[in-house]
Amino acid sequence: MTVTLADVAARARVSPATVSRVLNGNYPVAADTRERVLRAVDELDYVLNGPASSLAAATSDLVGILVNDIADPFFGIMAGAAQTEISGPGGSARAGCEKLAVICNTEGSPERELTYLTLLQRQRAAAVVLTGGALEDPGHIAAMSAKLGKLARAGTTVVLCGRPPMPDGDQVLATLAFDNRGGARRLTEHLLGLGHRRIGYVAGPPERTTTRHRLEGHRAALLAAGIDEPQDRLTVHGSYARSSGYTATVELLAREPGLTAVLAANDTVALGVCAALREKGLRIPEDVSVAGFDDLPFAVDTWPALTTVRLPLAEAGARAGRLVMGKEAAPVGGRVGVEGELVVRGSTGVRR
Amino acid sequence: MTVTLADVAARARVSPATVSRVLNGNYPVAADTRERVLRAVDELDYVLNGPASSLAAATSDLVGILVNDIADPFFGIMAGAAQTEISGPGGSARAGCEKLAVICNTEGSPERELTYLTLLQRQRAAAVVLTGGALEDPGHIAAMSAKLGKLARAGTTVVLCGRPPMPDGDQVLATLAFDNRGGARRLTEHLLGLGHRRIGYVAGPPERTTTRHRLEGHRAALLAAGIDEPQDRLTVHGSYARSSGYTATVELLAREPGLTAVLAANDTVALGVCAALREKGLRIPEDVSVAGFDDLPFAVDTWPALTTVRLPLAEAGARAGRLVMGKEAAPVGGRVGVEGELVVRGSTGVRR
DNA sequence: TTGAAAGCGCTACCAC
DNA sequence: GTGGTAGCGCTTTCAA
Repeated sequence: MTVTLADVAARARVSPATVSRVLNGNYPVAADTRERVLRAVDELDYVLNGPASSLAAATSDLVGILVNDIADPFFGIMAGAAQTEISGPGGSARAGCEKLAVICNTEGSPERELTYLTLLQRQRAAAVVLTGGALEDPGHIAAMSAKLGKLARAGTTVVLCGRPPMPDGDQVLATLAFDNRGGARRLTEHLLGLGHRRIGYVAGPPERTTTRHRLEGHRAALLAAGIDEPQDRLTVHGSYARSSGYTATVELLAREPGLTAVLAANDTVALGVCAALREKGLRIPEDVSVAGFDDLPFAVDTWPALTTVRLPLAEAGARAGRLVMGKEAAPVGGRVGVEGELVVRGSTGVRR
Repeated sequence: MTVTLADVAARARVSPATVSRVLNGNYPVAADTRERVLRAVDELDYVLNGPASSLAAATSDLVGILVNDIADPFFGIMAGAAQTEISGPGGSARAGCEKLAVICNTEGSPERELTYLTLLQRQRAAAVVLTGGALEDPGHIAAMSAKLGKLARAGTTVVLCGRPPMPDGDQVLATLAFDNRGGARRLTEHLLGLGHRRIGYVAGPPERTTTRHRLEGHRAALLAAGIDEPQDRLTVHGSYARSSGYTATVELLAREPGLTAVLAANDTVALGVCAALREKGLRIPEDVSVAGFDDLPFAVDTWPALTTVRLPLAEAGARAGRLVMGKEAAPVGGRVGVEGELVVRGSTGVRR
């Protein structure tokens, strides 16, 4: 029923081996022979059997990109950039050397993260890219470390993108980490510089690395400015979702009606903050300054007054893709910091 | 080096066939035998070889979800919902029956769309879900039709989600289509009902089905209201991006300074419209009403004055996933309309 | 209920 | 440069 390599060989009057060589293009073949084979492929409308090929070669062209939440453009931008770089410019279908870059949505669930890695391991994936903040649970870290080690030993390239390094990172080819601490610190310093003293902080889920790092940066800035009131009072944790920003802001205003600024752990959350403030009749930035993280495109157009750290999401994704493809050399030690740029928009004054 | 099924068999003192049966769970095996096998699997930390399995069984557990732009939450929401439904609730790694649902980002390129389908065909994918508007180029439609036909004949389930039916759709299991015409019509009627007569329209790329359908709905409403000025004058085409909404609005205001409302082909574009209007010193909705499509979450919190059609993205995605998994019956004839709901927010007045 | 063995379609090694 | 061919690791009859 389906056309096999042997059929092509028969039609082109060559051996299966030759057809394989032509298709993989990694072996010298006479020009006219190649021509004949290619014609036979076309005429028979032959499509390589991936599983058979992977089985024989003990590798596949699958590359998995894991993200925490694909509905969030933070991940969409990174994953899209990585995928573009990996799939190549034109998506040249013929050469046989193209990879199938594919996005896997873990929904932030540790089990699903491991499950996807197992599934990719099953498929003998060529590479795996892990993006975004990691869970800090010791058990999960150990499991991940073990799993990534197995993958690496089985020949799968592992790249971390916008994600902190693994505790014992030698199973990882390279890590592209964002400077979450520094970004949060600069953001807070900016608000302090404007004269703000009562700054609320909407943090992410407690168990994620990004949450902790950003919060640390925030507190470091506060401490340096001599603000030493009980740290927890103006910090509220929530998920990385709009609704969380909304709820947290209501809570913060209840705790401290004299709030003059709110810092959100990411842009999506910042929009929820804005919504809550607007509903309370407070104006941005006249009454309350809001600062986000990420610099997502929709936030840019929407709230010109929102100060953010512009994380180079697309660039990080593209670099991850290039690392996977070997187009970019892995750094010595495997770790690269990817700093964000502080973006100040509009005038963010202090309520008098 | 790597553990194989034979190793497991040896350790469990059974034949490879029995191990296979235990792992696939679709065959009667004595309880204690199964127990022994499972223990051996655990002890040896065995991971099934996907390619070998796929080769022997002539199918794989790969499901591809194609999207036009993964950085756009429109697709992120649909794809995420589909993936969740397909990967199952807990992502039960053991059962062996779980699918690997992966997202492929075509970037709206017809070549990449076909390339991805070929790659998935190579992998003998169990199913393919195509999402979002399709290209109307006859050549591409023919190529897609042929490709999908081959996939279907090779046993791959094909589901269309938020995408119009194929011209000759019998290669497709089911189509979940949005009512783009009706939605645009209702949106326009709403603005007309408020008294607007000079309504700008920011359309998507000319060659996409969603663009044409939404535009048709818009014009039908205008026509019904007796507005018959040259249709092109207040319509500007662009990509489905914010920047496009911005540019188009500047252009529209130049053509017709007396504009009182703008309808955007999707929410992302609508945000660009808002940005341009704000920059021009026009207030929303006092001066100009803006209407979008999609009802993306970030637009909800951001512009409470934005009127949109709430497309059931997550629901459509989830249903597509269920269709793939056979948890939901495919409709007779394969086509299902998924209607949007008109959402009116804030007061959208008319400039006097 | 279990085992033996014949492939699945391709790659890669070894001859020629 | 090209052909022959032995596996790759699993599934699935067919027998027992």
